[in-house]
Amino acid sequence: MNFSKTTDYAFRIMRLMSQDELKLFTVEEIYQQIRIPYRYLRKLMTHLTRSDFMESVQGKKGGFRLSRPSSQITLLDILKVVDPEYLTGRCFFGFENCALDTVCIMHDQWTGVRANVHAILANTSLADLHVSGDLNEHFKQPK
Amino acid sequence: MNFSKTTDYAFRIMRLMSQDELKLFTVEEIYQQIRIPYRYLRKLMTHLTRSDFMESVQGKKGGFRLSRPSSQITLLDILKVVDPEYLTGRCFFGFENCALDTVCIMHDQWTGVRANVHAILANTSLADLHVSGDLNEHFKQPK
DNA sequence: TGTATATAATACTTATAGGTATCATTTATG
DNA sequence: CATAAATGATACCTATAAGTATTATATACA
Repeated sequence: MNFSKTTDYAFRIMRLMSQDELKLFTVEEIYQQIRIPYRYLRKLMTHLTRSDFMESVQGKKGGFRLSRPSSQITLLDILKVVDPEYLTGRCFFGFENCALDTVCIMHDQWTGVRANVHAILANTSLADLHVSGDLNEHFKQPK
Repeated sequence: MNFSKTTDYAFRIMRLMSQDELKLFTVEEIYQQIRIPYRYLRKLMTHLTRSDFMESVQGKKGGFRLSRPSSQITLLDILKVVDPEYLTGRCFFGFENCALDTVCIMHDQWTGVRANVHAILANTSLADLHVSGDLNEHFKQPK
């Protein structure tokens, strides 16, 4: 149900970077904002570079930046890079033949849940995550 | 999104046992029907006994049986025993303070998904899994 | 052109879920 | 009461996600 730690990390990194979508971020800067274990963060950043939404600049004055506007990067794009198996259509009971020739009794309900999650992720861009403009723009007020 | 292997195993075991809800099953019998690794199955069976819906009888002629009617055992009951963390209300981004004083922008949508999953699991009893009476009673016909 | 500062690559370590092996305990029955 | 047939407990092994360490490479600029 919950995402992997790495997926949470990736969402938080991307959300931060989308606050200033043209800026070149160093790992150090990101680390200051999001306290992900430093060396793991570095590895994750280079991993995210193997996507079509993040690019890196090497050498002194180098860093990472988004390769397209944050409105054109969805949470689904990110998930696909860090945990491509997450939405894989496994049978509710793990039956091998469920989706093939017969369909288990939970199939439709479970497919519905998965479609719902898929839609939420596909329809939420990084730009959608901060609609107001304040410092804690990803937060709404307490209930 | 998907359940752990162990959860899938548990669902399949319980579904099988609910086909004959008074019968005492040996591990060997269950193994013949569901090809879960034998020794792991044994460990899982004794683990399931630490619930209020499964009991064991030791010694020769021993085995496992349900401790109440299958209509009174839900998938949620089973999940709580094998993966109690699955539905834990973690923040979408993994923010520590999300649910406490402020609420992240994905909070409501994610809570909705979780509530949906919770409802499906809580409203599906083992009896619901086989409404028809044939051998493959957990299967519907091909689409 | 040397050095400082950045990312890239790779290998190693740790924590945990899944899986295996062995021995102990319980109980029906000849 | 000995034995066979079942579960119970415990320790160990393995695969993978998470995290750490080290070395290589690229580049700005004094």
